[in-house]
Amino acid sequence: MSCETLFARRLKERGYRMTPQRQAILSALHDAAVLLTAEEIRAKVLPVVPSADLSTVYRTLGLLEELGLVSSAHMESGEHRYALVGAHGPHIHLLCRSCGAVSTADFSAASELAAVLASEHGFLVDAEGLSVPGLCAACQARANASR
Amino acid sequence: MSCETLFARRLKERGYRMTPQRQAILSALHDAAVLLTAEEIRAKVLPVVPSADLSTVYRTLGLLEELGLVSSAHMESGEHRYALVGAHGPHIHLLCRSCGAVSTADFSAASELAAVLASEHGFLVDAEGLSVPGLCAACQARANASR
DNA sequence: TTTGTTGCAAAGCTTTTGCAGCTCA
DNA sequence: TGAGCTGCAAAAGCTTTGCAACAAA
Repeated sequence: MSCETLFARRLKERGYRMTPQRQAILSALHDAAVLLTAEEIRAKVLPVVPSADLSTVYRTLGLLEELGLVSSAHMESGEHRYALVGAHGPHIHLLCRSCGAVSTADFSAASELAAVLASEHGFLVDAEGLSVPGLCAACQARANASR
Repeated sequence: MSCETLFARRLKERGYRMTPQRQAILSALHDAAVLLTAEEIRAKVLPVVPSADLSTVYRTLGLLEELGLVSSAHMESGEHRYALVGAHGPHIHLLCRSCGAVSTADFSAASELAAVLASEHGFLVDAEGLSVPGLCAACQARANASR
């Protein structure tokens, strides 16, 4: 099932409506290879719905999160980035503190972490919320080269 | 060596100065069992330095981060929380999305995650920046009880 | 038609910055 | 004494909210 269909169905179940704005936002998220900020999403939506407002983007993102369709990552810089969930299975986000790039890794990489935290701290890790700060391969190479 | 002494030495090495405000901020962080927001730090500093301004707190936190003495966690809500590093060794932060509580766990819990990300993605994880979202034991119990 | 949704504008928050006076070393 | 620090006030971002008009079902 496509994301649009799934979204439309979940909306309907709750008495919400599908609109061109929501379709465009969903589509922008679906096409993105990386996590997007609200502003970036608006930029992708504008060609489709020229009047689209940032507040609509935020409201839709909130709705999508509530429906469990998007996850958000909170960067060091304080900005928030959003990505669709589900389509690609649970994953974690790798945030490069140097270049700001966001990549993803399979959640299984964190399975031992989750197990340790559960057994030692009774803490239940959110599969879809984990963001790991660090340095990406490219920035490490750059740092070494300039040394 | 106490945190104050270490801080004073690092400041001096860089040509910075120790002030009552900085001592009070460091002391507030040192006494705290959990991570604090800038506003919370200011509240703890006010009795000691009544004129202390939030901007001073932010500037000092920035300095402390630069010197590697504090780490910050960025919460779901967008607020930033700070804690001293070093005294307790590298650790990761566990953020409860329900009650907002922040606890810490030894960094070794994430060592396998770091190893996997390094070997499979060439990604170098920041030891002191990892924040794990999820549900704390108390909130899980509460959720089960009300079910 | 009804009720949810949108765009606009304004407000809210946390964090940052400019500056003149103050103070630590 | 002088470079660094502080408090104050204003600015800057990002995000949220109120409201009247609009549109999906």
